[in-house]
Parts: sequence; structure tokens; C-alpha cells
Amino acid sequence: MDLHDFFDAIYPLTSNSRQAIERIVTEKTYKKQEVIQPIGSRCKTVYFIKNGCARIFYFKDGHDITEHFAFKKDIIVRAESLFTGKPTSKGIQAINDTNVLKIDALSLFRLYDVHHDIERLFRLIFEKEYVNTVKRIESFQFKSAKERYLDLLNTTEIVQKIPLKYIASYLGITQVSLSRIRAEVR
Amino acid sequence: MDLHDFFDAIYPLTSNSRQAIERIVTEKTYKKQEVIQPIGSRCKTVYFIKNGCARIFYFKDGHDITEHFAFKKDIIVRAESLFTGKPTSKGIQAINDTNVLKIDALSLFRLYDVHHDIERLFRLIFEKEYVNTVKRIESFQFKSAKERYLDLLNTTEIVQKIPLKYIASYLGITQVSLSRIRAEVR
DNA sequence: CTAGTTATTTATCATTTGTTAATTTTTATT
DNA sequence: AATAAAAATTAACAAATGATAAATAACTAG
Repeated sequence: MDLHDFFDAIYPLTSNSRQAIERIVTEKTYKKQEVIQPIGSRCKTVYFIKNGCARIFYFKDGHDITEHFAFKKDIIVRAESLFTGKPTSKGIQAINDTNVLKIDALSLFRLYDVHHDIERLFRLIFEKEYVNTVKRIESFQFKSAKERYLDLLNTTEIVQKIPLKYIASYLGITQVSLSRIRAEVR
Repeated sequence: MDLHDFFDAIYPLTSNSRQAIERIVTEKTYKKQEVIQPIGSRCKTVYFIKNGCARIFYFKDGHDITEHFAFKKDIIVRAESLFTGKPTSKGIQAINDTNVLKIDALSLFRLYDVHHDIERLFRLIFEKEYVNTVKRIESFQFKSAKERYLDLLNTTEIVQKIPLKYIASYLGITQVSLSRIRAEVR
């Protein structure tokens, strides 16, 4: 299970804690386009992507908007629900065929009480996610759509694997506008 | 010290842990406009605002951009530095006369090892901040500047206390554009 | 209170992005 | 390979926002 490689790179667990985690992890495969967690639900699972990719999405004025992408070896959660217990208007969907490890959130939170190192590990994991989110805000403040697109080209594998329509809304622009930007860049 | 009221509302500490925290807290007052942490520095302090308000800011193409506001009873940190140890191109500035409690970050992180409840408390505090940040991204994706401004009017005290030029960049628009929006709304 | 500074508004014009619709390209299915 | 369906591009025009400059209003220091 390469989940533990991921963990080890952040904060290695005792073998006791590893075993405790393994007992609450299950594996699952989703087909391309399949909804992993539906809009309106509560986030009760932390997903680790073994293979494939997924997105967090929601609808605004009838438009499908992608808020976040996750790839191989990424964690994906709907933070605004996981950390508040409230339902969220966002869902998670597999973009391509995707193989995930599911960590049950309630069980995980219970492990926090017993295994200090597990709480620490996940604190560090989500601090990283937090930092990524802060950087994303920067990209929206006073960067043009073109700059945001070029940043994306440089820093991620997104553009290779993901339909443009998802990328456009992720950048906060329409599909047509992204097409125009791509034409300029070429 | 109303820091503990803030803590208690999130996760009450043992009296032992409270005392440990108090030993690493100091109080300080900043004058209006005074820089609390300069651009380019590392974030080594967690600030709790007892009174007044502050902002996180940076420069982009010579423009002063406000990324974040914090008010009475808010925590303020430069997450991308605090959680990575790297310097950041952002600074913190008092907007009005501001009274803060400073928690030394290194000392705090050391307390995490000994006081499980302190680590938990700050995990929960920063999870909340993370959720706020996620919500802010939402506001940038496919909300018009006018919508973002109206949201701000409804949900915060920002507009009462803060110069428009700061609010404009916070919304991701120019001062002139914000003025125009305000004229429409009236 | 006054002069000087800073913040805000207004106006004009340029640029970017949105909207709609038609066209081409790509992908999926048989 | 042929067809249908979905995705991406292009074009034309509309709306939102940026940039610059000038005018007004609010604030600050003496």
C-alpha cells in the first residue's frame, strides 16, 4: 500500500499506528465520470488517490464548476464539510478511471485520541492543503486568466489529462475564453 | 486574557496547558499603518488580535494587494510560511491602532510534543482558517466583482473600518472599479 | 482652522472576458 | 470504418473591468 510511502514522506507512524490506520482503510475503483461523493452530502471520507484523477465540483447558475483537481498520490476531501460536519453543495467525481483508498473520517478522528502521531500526521497533511489553497487565492487576485493558465501549464500535469471545460472553470473563466487564450499562446 | 475565551470556544485546555501557553505569549501594540511583520520575512509568530485590525499584503507589479483581513478575536498568520518554514513575499500590517497577543511559533510547536491538547486546539484553529480560505476561492470563481462586494457587505465588519483601497484589492479589482460598483449599488 | 496630503469618485477610452451561435475536431459506440 | 455524440474552436457583439486623468471629498498635522 503506497499510502504509507505518502505518510512516511510527511510524518512516519509507529507500526502500531500504521496497523490502526490499515483497519479503517478500504480500496475502491471508480469509472471515468463516476460520482465519488454526491453534491449535498457530508464529507465522511478522506480519499487517497492511488491512480487516476478526480475533481471537486459544484453548480453555480446552472454551470458546472471545478473547484479542485487531485491526482495520483494526492489526498482529496471537501474541507468545508469534513471540518465542520455540515453538508456541502460540492461533490467529488472521478475524471478518468480512478483507484482510491478510502479512510473513514469518523474512525480516523477517533484514532486521533489514542494515537498522537496519527493526529500529527493528518495535521501536517491538511496544513499542506491549506497552504495550497492560500496560493490558489493569490492566483485569482490580480492575475489575468492568461497568467493563471500559463502558471497551470508550468506547474502541473493538469493540462495533459483533463478536459478543457474542467480547466476553464477551475481558472474562473469560460471554455470559450480559455480556447481564445490557448490560441494566443500558440 | 481573552485568548482563553477564544480557545475555550474551540477546544478547552487543561490548566497545565493553559499555563504552558501563557509562558510563550507576549502582548504588543502597533500604531495605525505600522508593519507587524515585514515582506520577505519568515512567519515565526501566531498573532491573536485583542483589538483593532490588520491585513496580510504583498506587492504585485508595484500594486499593494491585500490578501486577508483580520479583526478582533481573529488569529492571523502567514500560512505559506508558518507551515513550510520558508520566507514569504507577504507582510502583515496594522490597519488601525492594534493590540495583539504574540505566540511564538517555535515554542508553540515544541509544546505540541508535550501537550496533546494544545496540538489539537491549534489543529482545529487552523482547520477553521483552511475552511475560510476554501470559501474565499469560491467567491473568486464565477462571482462578479459586484457579487463579491455585496457578499462582503453582508458578512463582515470590513466595510465599516477599512479604507476602500484595501477592500478593492482584497476583492481582486481596482479602486476605481470598486467605486463604480458602489455607485451602482447606491 | 487652514494647508497640504490622501482617499474617493467620476469620466473617457482600451482591454479583457462573457454570451451566443455556428463550425470543426475529437472521442465513443456500433 | 461509419455514425453519432461530445468537446473545442472561431466569430461577432455585449458587458465588465482596467488605466489614466481630473475633480471632489475626507483626513491630518501644524
